Amino acid sequence: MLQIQKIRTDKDSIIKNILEVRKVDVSDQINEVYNLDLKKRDTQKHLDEMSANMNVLSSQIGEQFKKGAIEKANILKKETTVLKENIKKLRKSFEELDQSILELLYQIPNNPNELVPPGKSENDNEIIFSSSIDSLKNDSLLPHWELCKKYDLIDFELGVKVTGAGFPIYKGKGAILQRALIQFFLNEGNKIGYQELSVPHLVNESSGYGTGQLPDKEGQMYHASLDDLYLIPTAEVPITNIYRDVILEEEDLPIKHIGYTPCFRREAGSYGKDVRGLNRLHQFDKVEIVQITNPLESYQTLEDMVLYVESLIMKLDLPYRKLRLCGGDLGFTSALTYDLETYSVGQDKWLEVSSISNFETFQSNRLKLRYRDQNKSIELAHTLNGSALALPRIMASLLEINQTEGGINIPEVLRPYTGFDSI
RNA sequence: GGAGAGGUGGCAGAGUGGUAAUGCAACAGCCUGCUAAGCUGUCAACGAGCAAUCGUUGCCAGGGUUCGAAUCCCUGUCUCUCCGCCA
Repeated sequence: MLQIQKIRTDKDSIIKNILEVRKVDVSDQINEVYNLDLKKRDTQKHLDEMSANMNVLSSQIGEQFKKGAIEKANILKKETTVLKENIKKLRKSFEELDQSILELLYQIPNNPNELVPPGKSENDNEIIFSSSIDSLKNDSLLPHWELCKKYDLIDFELGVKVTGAGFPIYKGKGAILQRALIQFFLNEGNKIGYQELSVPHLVNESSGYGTGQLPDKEGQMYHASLDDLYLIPTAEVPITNIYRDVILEEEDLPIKHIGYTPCFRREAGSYGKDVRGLNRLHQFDKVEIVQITNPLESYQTLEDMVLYVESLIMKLDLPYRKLRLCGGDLGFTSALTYDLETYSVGQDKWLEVSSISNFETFQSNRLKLRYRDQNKSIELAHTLNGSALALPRIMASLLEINQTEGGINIPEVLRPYTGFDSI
């Protein structure tokens, strides 16, 4: 959620930037917020004055009662009745204004960073780097779902029986390879100072609001209605919400966490070849990295995080490309996002395996995640996160590119974790 | 699932109707041969002001009673203890 202070000072440039970059016109919402805010502050001024009066009267009444001057006290009491009524009314309209502003703010997306290329769709994303894939193309290579069947690594039909489409069952070496990847990703993160967390897979409603899944995207989350808990769509939700309503000390920053969790997504509206095999699942595993930083450092941190995730892909020896998302493809809460996509040789297709974003203060404003700087003043921190990495599509790319007549070779770095060299 | 107790500042902890004691910790300033001690101050949100500062709100949340609520009433929620169940 955007900061109201910024809307007070820069509303026109925010409107202009969101329109140019995201191609979305938010002028109505922002102007309304601006006007409601003026009204709200005016209301508060009156309300405060009246309340101050009321406090004075109340304590006078108390004094009179103590003295035993009941007559005088009763006269004062009468004075309060009108005042009380007015305070009640004014408080109500103050709260209504406050609520309206909040609801509008929830609907306004983050203001994109200047690096974000303007654009409407994924076609406008900026390709920053791409491995050369021409020499890899080969029609005789199998897509991963056929490899999974051939070597009995992942059983999609069995998952349908037990749960439904999009809940595959990993078997034997398939399950071991998956576990090896998780272990590898966690260990690499630990090496460069990310503290590992093992977090709940269900979260409460407040956490859903904190990271922005609620109120808009509840359709994307599974909901355990009996206990009113949500299955997490990403580890970002429980990890970031640890810091909801927290004031950190500046020297605590940056905070770096890494966590593995399954992720649950309803993916309502997806269909066709996009959902074939491991391309899109309702439940999948992911290792997530999260950082909370000083605002001055967040963009350097974003670059570091992207480089780190790239290094993981390189260690696995997978062809990949790096994109800077354009305004139209940029997530609602993000100010700047890089996507990393590995190449699926069996499908001749790029698969998104990581999305790394700087949210600036958009999340922390909602979370009330702040820090005390050297002048003791309290400021919003910046939050960032990224996948490092999402498992199924990595698995898909990995199986496809390492297939040979005699089997599937396991990348060198994973062998200590799998205990076998090939499938 | 049943029964009971409870939720107050960074922590501990008092406060049953008159506007949040006290202790500990941390930080800042003062004092000071040194050290220790001592003294003073230090919460958050919002608003007004160039500023010093001032006002309002906040004792789990939401409602109610009252001139006035941490305190009384209602609803919700969370935690703890015992019992039951259980990896």
